[in-house]
Amino acid sequence: MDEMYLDFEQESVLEGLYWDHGSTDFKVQPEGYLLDCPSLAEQLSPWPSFPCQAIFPDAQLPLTDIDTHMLPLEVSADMDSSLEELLEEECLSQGRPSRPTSAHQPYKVQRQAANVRERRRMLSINSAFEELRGHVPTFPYEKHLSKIDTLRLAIAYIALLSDILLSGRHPQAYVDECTKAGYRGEKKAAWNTSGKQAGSLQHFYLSLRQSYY
DNA sequence: TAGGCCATCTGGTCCT
DNA sequence: AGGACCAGATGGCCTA
Repeated sequence: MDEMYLDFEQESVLEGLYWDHGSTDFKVQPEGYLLDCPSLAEQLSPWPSFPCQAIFPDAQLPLTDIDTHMLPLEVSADMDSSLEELLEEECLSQGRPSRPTSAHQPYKVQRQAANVRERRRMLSINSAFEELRGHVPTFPYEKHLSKIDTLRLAIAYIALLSDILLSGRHPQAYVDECTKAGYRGEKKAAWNTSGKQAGSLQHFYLSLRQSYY
């Protein structure tokens, strides 16, 4: 699953967006275009997703079809022009100053670049969550941990490990004893993971035990 | 069908 | 000035 991630550290992603000073059209090179394509986003995420409210709402292209679907870009550029006008009108009608722009970075371009950075940032957060999931013991049959469940379980796991260290006992013996007696840790960690899966303390301990065998 | 989860967009704020 | 970070809004997908 991890192999599906692309390297978003490459600056070329952002360089895909540029402003063509020779015309009034906003240009997007294929690399930049991909980032507004929901199909690519699905490939970046290991889990099923999600809408795309991006600049190209009609762009539902699989990765391999990009080269043969460049025409919609021109249409989208026209649509962006309308959007730009609407945004300006909105500012004027509400008595607000126009959205910030600079000579070389129109608002639209700035906004799209910021969206790309934000997506990249969220991808890095998600990859960190994936890494964290790999360190939290769960049963194989348990379904994919949500982000909140991952955090809660990680807190509980750390609390348990801390208790084991403080006990000075062999981890396996400590876990076995807790499994029999029921855990009464002092850390008051949040064991309940949305009350759905992986929330059972018993399961957690059994899971933990599995890691020792 | 309601609720949970998630990705994305967006504007504001802070930092470099 | 531009990027990072954050939180709110929105809409799609899935499940009970």
